[in-house]
Amino acid sequence: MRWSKYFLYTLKETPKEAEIISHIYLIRAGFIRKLASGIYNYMPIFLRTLKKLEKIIREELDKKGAIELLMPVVLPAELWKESGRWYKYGKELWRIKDRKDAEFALGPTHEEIITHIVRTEVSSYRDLPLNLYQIQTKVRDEIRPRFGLMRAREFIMKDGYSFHSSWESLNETYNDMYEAYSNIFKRCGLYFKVVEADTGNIGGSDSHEFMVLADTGEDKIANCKSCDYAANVEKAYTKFNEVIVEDKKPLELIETPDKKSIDELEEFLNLPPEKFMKAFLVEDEEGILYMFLIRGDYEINEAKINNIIGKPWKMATFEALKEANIIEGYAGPIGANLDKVKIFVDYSVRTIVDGITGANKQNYHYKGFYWDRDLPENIEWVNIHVVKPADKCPICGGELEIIRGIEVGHIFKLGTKYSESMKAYYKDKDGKEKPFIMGCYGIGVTRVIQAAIEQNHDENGIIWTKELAPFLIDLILLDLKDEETRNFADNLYKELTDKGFEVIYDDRDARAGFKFKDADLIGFPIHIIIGKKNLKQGLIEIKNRQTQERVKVKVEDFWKALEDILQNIR
RNA sequence: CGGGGCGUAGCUCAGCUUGGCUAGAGCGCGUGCCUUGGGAGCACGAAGUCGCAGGUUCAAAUCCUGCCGCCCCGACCA
Repeated sequence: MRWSKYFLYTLKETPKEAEIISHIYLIRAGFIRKLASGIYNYMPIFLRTLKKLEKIIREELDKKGAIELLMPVVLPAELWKESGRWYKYGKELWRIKDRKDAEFALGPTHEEIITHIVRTEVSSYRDLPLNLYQIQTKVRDEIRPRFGLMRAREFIMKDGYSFHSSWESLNETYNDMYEAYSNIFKRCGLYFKVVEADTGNIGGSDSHEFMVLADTGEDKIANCKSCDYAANVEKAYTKFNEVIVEDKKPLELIETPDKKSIDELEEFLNLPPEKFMKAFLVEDEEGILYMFLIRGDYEINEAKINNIIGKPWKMATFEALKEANIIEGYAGPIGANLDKVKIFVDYSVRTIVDGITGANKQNYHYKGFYWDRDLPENIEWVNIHVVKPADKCPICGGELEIIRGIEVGHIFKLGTKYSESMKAYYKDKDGKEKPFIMGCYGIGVTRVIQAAIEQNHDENGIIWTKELAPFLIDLILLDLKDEETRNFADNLYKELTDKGFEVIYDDRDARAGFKFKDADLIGFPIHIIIGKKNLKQGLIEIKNRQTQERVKVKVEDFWKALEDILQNIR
């Protein structure tokens, strides 16, 4: 491709819409242009990289026997009502109406559609397992689009779904996908980590996320410094060694006038937060009241609260608390009307001895709280804390650290959640109708591209790997008015292209520095520089963008030198 | 949706506090000269409903009201 005839415009200045480096470079290097909040034009050079990534994805999935298809973006509401997600998905589901006022959604994900397809086509266990996928534009009316392609309202996703007649079969495919995803991200030159994940509103049991490690990542990961354990903080928990003492002090009512928060109490009683048990009170849409108890120094993990309650909830109302005999600011399990509130206790509470908790009496707390003596009978132990740095790993007891990551892939074992709600059955060997056991697998395709930039760049621009680079080689012609030099470069361009190299030929009428800056900014892996001065001495210059090394080679040694560099770049 | 900020040429921004002259600069774009190995220089030129609507005023980019759009921080997710 001759640059002078191509559609590619770079920017010298940083556009103000961009904050993080990968977003800035995507815009400056001419890959994307914003059309509306979270909605982008993919420019020609972006499309090249996108197609390369899609090729990698297809190759790795095809190896595992997955089959590609393509579903619509405009989806009838009917199917979403069947699964119940029409009501549960919330405002992210972009709803539209047609001219007859019939309801549709723009597809944010396609569990319902694929389930519908498979239930109408497949009726025997003999056709299972099945692993179907598509690479397609997804639409989600995100609360807050952010960071360019990182969280866009329209983006490209690879979504795959598998159907099985047994959990063993699902596990096999799940592991296949785990492997395929690992291979894909490796080929993209990404440094990533696979972490245990919460399943969110997709639902299901097991789930892993593929996280590209980056400080600008939106996700927090609890990572064990000693073993392989790594989990999204939404899912992560730490292990507490329970403490039981024989010599217990009596439970004692103490006056704590106007001291409601843990901070105030800490100061007032001069005790560390670990001595307190705090209560978090919510009620669900049916008005059922829940009390969550946790040690004073821990935060409550709302994702886990969602999982426990399983339906929408809000902070408890004054009326509900009153009915359960709970006093706001002085709340605790002791003295509450246990018929009116469900109590869940975090394992961190098992470390509290001689602790402080609310007395359900205005201006009073209890002192001398011991979990094994003072908690009511019918409580449930749960992990609802947000892990902190230096907490213990639940597997090996080593130290946890909190790191940041960009979620580029997510795999789930769905089980029968969709097949049951949508009556998707097959006939098993025994002649009985059974719901399909399902898995689902996603890759944020456009997000992967930005994550690759976030992880591979320097102060001059992007550093692409061979596999994702929009062009492998930037052939830079200087002195284009010198006929001899220009002819040489023209011929070299033809030769390189004939040999199958992807080359952009910078034949623009611009100064050297200008072209070098563009080459670095866009980040083509190899720059071949043809200039009059060097050529007169029979020399060609080759620059490796990844190492920043430049070499001058004799014209006759050129192909060998190019080969060497190709061997040595990622 | 809550909190913070922004909206003036294709891009980055100044001007607004304290209303008043023909609305400016740099980059980019066009023409010419000059230059030619790290985003050169000079000259000339084109390019603006000052986000939109209303109001106050002799007079509004500037003050007031409403709306729209965009970015950042929180809850959702590939």
